[in-house]
Amino acid sequence: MSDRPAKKQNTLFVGALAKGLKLLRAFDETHTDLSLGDLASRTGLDKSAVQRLANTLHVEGMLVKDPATRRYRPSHQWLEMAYAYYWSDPLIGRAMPKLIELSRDIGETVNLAELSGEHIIYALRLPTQRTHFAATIAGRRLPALSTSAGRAMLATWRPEDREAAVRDWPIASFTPATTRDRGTIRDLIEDAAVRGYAISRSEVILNEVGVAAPIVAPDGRAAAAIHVSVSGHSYDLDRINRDIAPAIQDAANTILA
Amino acid sequence: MSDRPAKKQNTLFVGALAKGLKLLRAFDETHTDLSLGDLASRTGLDKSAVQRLANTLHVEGMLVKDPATRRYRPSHQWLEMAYAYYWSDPLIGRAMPKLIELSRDIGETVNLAELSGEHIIYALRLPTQRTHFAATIAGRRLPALSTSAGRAMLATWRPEDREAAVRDWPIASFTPATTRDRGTIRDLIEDAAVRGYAISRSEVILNEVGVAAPIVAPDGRAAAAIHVSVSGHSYDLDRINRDIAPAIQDAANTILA
DNA sequence: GTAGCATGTATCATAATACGATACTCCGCG
DNA sequence: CGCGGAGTATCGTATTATGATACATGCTAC
Repeated sequence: MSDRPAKKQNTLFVGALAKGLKLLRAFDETHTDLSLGDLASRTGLDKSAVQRLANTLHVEGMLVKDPATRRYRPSHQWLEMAYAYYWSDPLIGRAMPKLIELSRDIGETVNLAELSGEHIIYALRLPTQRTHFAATIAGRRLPALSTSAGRAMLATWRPEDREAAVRDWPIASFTPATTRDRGTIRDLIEDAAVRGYAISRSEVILNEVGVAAPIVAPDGRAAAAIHVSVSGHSYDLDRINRDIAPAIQDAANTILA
Repeated sequence: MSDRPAKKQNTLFVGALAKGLKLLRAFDETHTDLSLGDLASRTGLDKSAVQRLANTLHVEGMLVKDPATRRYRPSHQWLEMAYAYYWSDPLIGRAMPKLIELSRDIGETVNLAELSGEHIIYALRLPTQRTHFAATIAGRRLPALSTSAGRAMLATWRPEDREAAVRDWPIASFTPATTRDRGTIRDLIEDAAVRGYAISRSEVILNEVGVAAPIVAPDGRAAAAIHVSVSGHSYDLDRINRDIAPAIQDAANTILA
């Protein structure tokens, strides 16, 4: 080390663990089995560090290594982590029976969405035959502003908090029809504040309509929502307002009651 | 260090990462929010190591820390890990439409179980209103020998491999009715080999009947199964054999076809 | 009301670890 | 057949993670 004073160590931070977690985050919906080289380029870590970290994750059962191709994949422990999450989140136990009931009543895809920073994450998903694969599995994370569930939650926030979110939070484009204008998003959230539920069209999947009602906490603010996805071919606005939205709101309103 | 030769370092193993993973595994269905002391006692690690590791997991977003109680809980990243797992496992995408169809056809709880070492893990679960909470969420792991899904898979193995599993693998007791005799388990697996599906009664939940059909790989050996759970009050053996088992087998047989 | 204990936080000297560099092996492709 | 890429293995050493320990806070028991 040069005679320049050494950078002070952060003794509460374990760098090797953080690097290991970075390796885990290299896996996602489009990176499903990765070589050491893939991991090195996706994490920016040195290849011998990646070798050590990947080997350790493998030995600890977190990654599976294909002996023929030497590529790594997530192991079943990743599912066990979701299992532990489900037990740790009180909302899950409360919401599950209501989602199941709603799914049976309306016969459409029903999800529990939770706020996760500036995104929403689908914690529970009850799919139907119509459901696109990506929309059947739990754990998907999407920008809150770009989803009906996120907008339904924000609709319950104080106007200044809502405004800050509309101004600052990320938006994303999934289809040519995805709303990109923050003014339009603001209007949709205001509309949801009036109606008590949010409606989105073709935001994430073309011709899919999302309807979401907030699960309002005792403080008046929602950090979760029930979201239902229907086909725009089968439902016009009248039908949604009449047949779908009331059922979602009833279900959402009973969860924390 | 004493003058005794130092133990040779395993330079391919990162101890700090392994310790961090050990902290993650401290969370399960009965340990849902943990203090530093809880983590120390559950992992056997020194309290200052636990402090550093927990802080790092928190900073990296893997754990949420309640500011009032200072206790830690799993974060949404745990759900994202399941999401990444689902994309990485080709069976999930193939099985999901079949499970949804089967769930609609028979109106009962339908699951995809996969072999995980000497256990099975429920990768996908499509619950109904009747389903006990623990049976609605993915990621639960159970001894293979103690479940109909595990027995259905083993039934497709070569006799000597099957015999070794019956002899050596763990069994567990969940209800007073849980089968504890390995001879009986062997007979049930043989029966499944003949029928093409396995039936279990009250193994994990009293009066719940499990029916499972193996998803047989091209090599003739199954590492996954479709499992359906029905009430023993509503289904006797005749009804299961007639109405339930054929539908499960048909679904299982089309997944890898 | 006070003392003691448990829990959490913060710090530090140092031993051990994790690091990057590098060499070697193997395999596939031109 | 040679070269390059990917993976594996090794090593000297700088950096990190360690356990010990001190301190703060809050709660409980006497």
